[in-house]
Amino acid sequence: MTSPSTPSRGRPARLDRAKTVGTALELLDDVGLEALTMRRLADRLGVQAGALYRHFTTKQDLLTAMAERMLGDIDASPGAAGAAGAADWAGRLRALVRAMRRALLAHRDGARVFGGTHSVGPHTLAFAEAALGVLREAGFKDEDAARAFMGMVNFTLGHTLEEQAASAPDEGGAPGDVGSLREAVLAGPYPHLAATITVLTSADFDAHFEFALDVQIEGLRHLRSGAE
Amino acid sequence: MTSPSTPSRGRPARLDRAKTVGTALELLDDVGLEALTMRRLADRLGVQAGALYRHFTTKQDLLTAMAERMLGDIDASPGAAGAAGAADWAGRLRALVRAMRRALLAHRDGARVFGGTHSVGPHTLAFAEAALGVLREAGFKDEDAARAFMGMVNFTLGHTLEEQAASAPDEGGAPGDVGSLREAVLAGPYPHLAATITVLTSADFDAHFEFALDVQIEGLRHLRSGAE
DNA sequence: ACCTGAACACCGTTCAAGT
DNA sequence: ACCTGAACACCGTTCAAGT
Repeated sequence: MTSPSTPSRGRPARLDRAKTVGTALELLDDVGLEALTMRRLADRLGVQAGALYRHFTTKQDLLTAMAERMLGDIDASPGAAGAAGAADWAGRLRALVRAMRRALLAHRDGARVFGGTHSVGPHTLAFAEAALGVLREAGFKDEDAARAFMGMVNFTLGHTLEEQAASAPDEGGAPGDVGSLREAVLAGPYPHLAATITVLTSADFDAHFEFALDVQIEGLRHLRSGAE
Repeated sequence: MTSPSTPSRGRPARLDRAKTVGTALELLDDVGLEALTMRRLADRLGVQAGALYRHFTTKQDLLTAMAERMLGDIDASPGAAGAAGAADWAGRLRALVRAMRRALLAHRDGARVFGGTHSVGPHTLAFAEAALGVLREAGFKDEDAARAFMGMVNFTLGHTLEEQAASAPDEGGAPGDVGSLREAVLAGPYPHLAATITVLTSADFDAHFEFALDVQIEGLRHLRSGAE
């Protein structure tokens, strides 16, 4: 009665993809992407490094599964917009893009993991489907909906990459990058940089993100009204 | 008469930062970021790997110098906008952002190198200064100018990262990613993805980039007129 | 079927020693 | 002052052999 796809006979099997991906995300949060090695992951799972290759063909395959799992934090169900539930297209798109950023921020180096992979798993596809649905139902033609979606995702990736790079531990406090940038700006002929350096080096990434999100939503609104 | 900062006595010195960065960019174009190792670079320079550490404290330091050099391709001089020379703020901003994309596309994995580093060198600062100057002189207040600039850079980084990932060699033709995405989309309940999959997997990155650039410029225009 | 042990072909970085 | 030679402490991946 036991089909070959439900083995269950033999030993319990100490490893499976789901458990391995979960442990890998914990390890990522603890040590960062640079130190996430197959050997260290195997250690945590009480196994030899080679054993991982029975479940993932390469490390890249594991990273893709991790990215896919991260996107599972996004609630892409139709009703999940703002507090109300039935927001307009702009509100619903905003909610989805914010959820993507949150999903990447939820794990150390999350944006780098996401950016280095291309999952075609259900969480990734459900997110794209939801965003494209909002845009198409708002009246954007297919081509514009697709490009608006890509633009939003690419911006969110770039932003979150920079956000996580800026708040990387590196050493102790928080200087390093910010300090040497400030120094270089003030030492050279950069009046516009000097006038804005406080904002540029501010850690208020929420405000930076929301500004650019507003700009893009407003730009899309303009494009949509022009087409009607 | 020979000051300590101009040695010149002793041996010719086979290595210097400028030459090393140039060779590193050539190697990058030939083999890609994954295969750009200190040992291979040393080989090309006819030297042992350890010798590189007299000129760069770490590999990260070398990558930062490479990113800085790449941005040198951007002409950030005031007159360098469109064909005319004296375009409006939107045209000048467009020209600068396009030039940034071109600079990253000019080298294999250019976006990944740029995204993984934070140069405070003259080319990087001159580019930021030019873009911020355009925005501030257009009447954007400092905070908005800074955030608009960051938004543009983050989008361009994200876009170019995806563009270079999509056109990566990997193996032979061009399938792999696109094929399995198409398969997964058509196999599942994704009507909106199915309707847009042709655009989403299209290799017309110029069009994708220009669309998102238009959206952002239009959004900025709206924000600016609202403030006056 | 699943994992171990051990190897292969590499890495970035350091540093005494040479010239 | 600048580079070599050699090492240290790792990597991802493969694969015969065990159970």
